[in-house]
Amino acid sequence: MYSFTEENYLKTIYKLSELHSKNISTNAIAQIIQTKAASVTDMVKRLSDKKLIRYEKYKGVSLTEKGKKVALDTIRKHRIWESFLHTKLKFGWDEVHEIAEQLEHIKSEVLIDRLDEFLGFPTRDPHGDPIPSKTGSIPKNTYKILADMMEDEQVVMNGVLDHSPIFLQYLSKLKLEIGTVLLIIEKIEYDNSMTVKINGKTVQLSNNVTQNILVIPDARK
Amino acid sequence: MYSFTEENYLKTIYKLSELHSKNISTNAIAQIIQTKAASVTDMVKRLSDKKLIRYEKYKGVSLTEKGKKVALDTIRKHRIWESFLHTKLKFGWDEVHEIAEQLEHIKSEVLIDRLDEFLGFPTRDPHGDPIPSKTGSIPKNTYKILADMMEDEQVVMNGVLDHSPIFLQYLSKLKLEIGTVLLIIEKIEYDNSMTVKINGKTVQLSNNVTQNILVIPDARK
DNA sequence: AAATAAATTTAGACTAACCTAAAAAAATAA
DNA sequence: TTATTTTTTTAGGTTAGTCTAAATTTATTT
Ligand SMILES: [Mn+2]
Ligand SMILES: [Mn+2]
Ligand SMILES: [Mn+2]
Ligand SMILES: [Mn+2]
Repeated sequence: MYSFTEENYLKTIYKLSELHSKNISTNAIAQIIQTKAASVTDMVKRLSDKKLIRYEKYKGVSLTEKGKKVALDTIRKHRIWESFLHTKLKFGWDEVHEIAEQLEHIKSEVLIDRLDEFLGFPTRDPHGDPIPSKTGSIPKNTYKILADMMEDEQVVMNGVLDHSPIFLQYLSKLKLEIGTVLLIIEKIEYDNSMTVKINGKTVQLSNNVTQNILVIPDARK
Repeated sequence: MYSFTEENYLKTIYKLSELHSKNISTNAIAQIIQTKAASVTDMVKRLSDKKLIRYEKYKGVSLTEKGKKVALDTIRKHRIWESFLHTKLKFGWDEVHEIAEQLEHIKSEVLIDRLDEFLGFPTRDPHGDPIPSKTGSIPKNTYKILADMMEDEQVVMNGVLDHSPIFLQYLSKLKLEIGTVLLIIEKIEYDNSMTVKINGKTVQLSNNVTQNILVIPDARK
């Protein structure tokens, strides 16, 4: 139906829309797709012809319902494949994304449904991101950013904002993963770093790190 | 490394080489790839430039060692994915090929190794075809064609020559699958059809069918 | 051996997706 | 409100892979 490239553009526009709410600029897309602005202009014209996005010269783009469906479908596939790679093939959460970038473009509706069933209908991928349903509904994240939590609060890690392998590997080294319980010991005003306790061990997290960790208050506390 | 299309050409040339032993003709490739002879000529020039095949104008092509390695690697991936789809996701043997045609082009060496391990290192795919090893070695099939067997012989089905869904579905309907034991009751000279017993049930198989079934003599007999 | 048919290659075009360089529009600063 | 900078678009090319139609080579008949 849609090409590898088209799906990547739509997915990118969807993800940018989640953050910005405004129309998405040519440059923003170019940066993520790792291409030139001129190429993006080319492509958005074609996507617009196919009624997948709305495009007005110099005004950026937004997804139509049709385009949003394709984007969510691609994200669904991506996250289900990531779950498969992680839970069945034992890939680390820092390794799954790159392979899933390829697998998400396999064309077969029944395949992804069977895989979903094989995995027991997971609701979140290895990074804590929600998996869109077949019909394209996706739970809104109500997570908080670790940096915004108060001293003495106990929280559970539930996701990350930065998905880069280097960041994920760093978290693994600290034994910080989805489900890990954190107790906030101290917030250092000077550099906005944070002292937290993880499994009884005290570690210092820079602001850069705490800004990229999503948490929920710990129910057990 | 190599494109989707390049891998498909190499795989096709490999499979034709298995049958013909001679150089492979432009037309033969065109027919399988479902493209025009002119396009094949174009492509074989490029594959030749990359030292993946030997090509002489009007004389057909043959694989170099380098090309053979790529072909076998692609076939390995195809058959491992087919095994996964069949044994884990419960797809029928008539359904796996089409999806594997896409999955075989996923680029990741570690992925296919992990999948292989996850499946317990299968040696044959759902159609009875041998899975090439990582190093590209592949057992030579010593199977016989059912049509060539004698009356009163008992054999075990071990593969098919025709992989089309319609043929595979017909075999499934007859409860004929890999491992099924067949007793040859009678060979009809008139139309070369065959009366066989499958699980105690007597069925009539046309020459068209028996020419496409691979068997080995039953050890139990 | 010449004539005819079939297979293969060449020539010239097309599309998707990309590029660079230049032009035009929008945003920002003076 | 000009002037300058940044963003976006246009113009013109490139590459992989495809096509049709015509030319050429090889194979098969007569
Ligand atoms: Mn990912
Ligand atoms: Mn993810
Ligand atoms: Mn197959
Ligand atoms: Mn097979």
